[in-house]
Amino acid sequence: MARPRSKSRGELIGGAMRVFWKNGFASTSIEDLVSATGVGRGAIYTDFGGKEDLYRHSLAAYRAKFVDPALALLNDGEDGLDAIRAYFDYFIALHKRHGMPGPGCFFANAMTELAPHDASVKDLVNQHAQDLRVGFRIALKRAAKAHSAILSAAELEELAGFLSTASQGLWSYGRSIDDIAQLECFKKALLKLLHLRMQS
Amino acid sequence: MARPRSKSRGELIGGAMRVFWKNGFASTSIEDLVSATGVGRGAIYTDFGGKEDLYRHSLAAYRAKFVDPALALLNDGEDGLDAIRAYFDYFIALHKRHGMPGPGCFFANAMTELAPHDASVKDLVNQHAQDLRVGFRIALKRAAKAHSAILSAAELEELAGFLSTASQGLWSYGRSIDDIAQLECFKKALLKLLHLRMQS
DNA sequence: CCAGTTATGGAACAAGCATTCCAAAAAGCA
DNA sequence: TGCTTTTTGGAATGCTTGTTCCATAACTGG
Repeated sequence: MARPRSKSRGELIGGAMRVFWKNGFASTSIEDLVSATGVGRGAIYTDFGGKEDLYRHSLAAYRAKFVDPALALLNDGEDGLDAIRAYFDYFIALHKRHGMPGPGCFFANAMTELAPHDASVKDLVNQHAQDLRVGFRIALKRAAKAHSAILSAAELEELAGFLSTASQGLWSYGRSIDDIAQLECFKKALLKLLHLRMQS
Repeated sequence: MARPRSKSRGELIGGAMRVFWKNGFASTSIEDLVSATGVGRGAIYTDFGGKEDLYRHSLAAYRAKFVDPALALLNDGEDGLDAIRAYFDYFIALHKRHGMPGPGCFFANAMTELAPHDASVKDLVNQHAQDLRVGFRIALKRAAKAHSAILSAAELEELAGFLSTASQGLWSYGRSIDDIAQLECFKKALLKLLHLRMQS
């Protein structure tokens, strides 16, 4: 053994993730990755299969670092509507920290840029969409219980899919607007509608 | 006068629009545009300022050809909820014709790819979002009247913004899924919620 | 302190890119 | 038919890209 890495594999992925997330795949050059991570050009090819492979690892890292905590919020607390509110607050806070226009959701970005042309990215993106759908379904179920509302399994699934898709639109939207209040407005409108559904 | 164009300026923009819409800006090369439109390499630089300028013209052409008819649907009919349903049916039919995964919405794609880095694209995208918001607001107002529901101006605006953002999520989603039924499912869930709001 | 091993990062490479240029072709006009 | 005007599309340009290579540097085990 000799010459340990100056930057660990995790640091490389983490740095790459931030650049890919913000700028997308095609607009990010190897040079951008090198200067953003401080890692050597060679490491991208000795540790990974190249640019595409690093991108896929970045998506996985994003899920672990940002999505999983958000999904955990959906499972927390007694009233599912509060959990859903917490989920949106989590990502809105992320955008507030970053400054607007924000980075959006890495998966939503991949959905528009790469999923139509890269099968493995498409699978990762659809897996994320399903994870989100499951999270919302569980939260909605708790919400129905807390508000004594009657929701069939089919209605639950339908509503969960709706929430998953609509929230992707919110994060896309966050990439082009300057005012974070519009994100809050979306959250408010959505929760009003859900509250109404739970009371009917 | 001599040598009329083999392809008109409109044909050039129309062909370019389809390629940019499907593949995005960075992944579309001049060669792709040339082979897709059948137009000469030079025409892109004599008739337009280059690739970026042609992209902006493509966005405008997309609005004229696909968005304006959809916005007209939002203004049509007595019950605004039917108009909103017609709007979604219009774009779902577009995806059905194209085959899944679909092309999504050109503006939604531009929102994630270019808006954060190109100010003029950002303006075009935000203008589109506002057009959509206005369209939904007008439809919602008619819906409230038809269902004798009471909605304040603020609530109307809030709901219109929500619809505009959520629908962008739907078209993004259309780029990564194989089953068109999920688009229908979203529409169904959304209209159920709106119907509920109009009855309260 | 030396030998062995492995990461390093600048140079090199071929391919692809957007853009420019221009000789030739094609059409209108007289 | 000839002259002018304008488009045309291939060649050329200079730059950037993703990827490979390798002499060097740096660390470890003995």
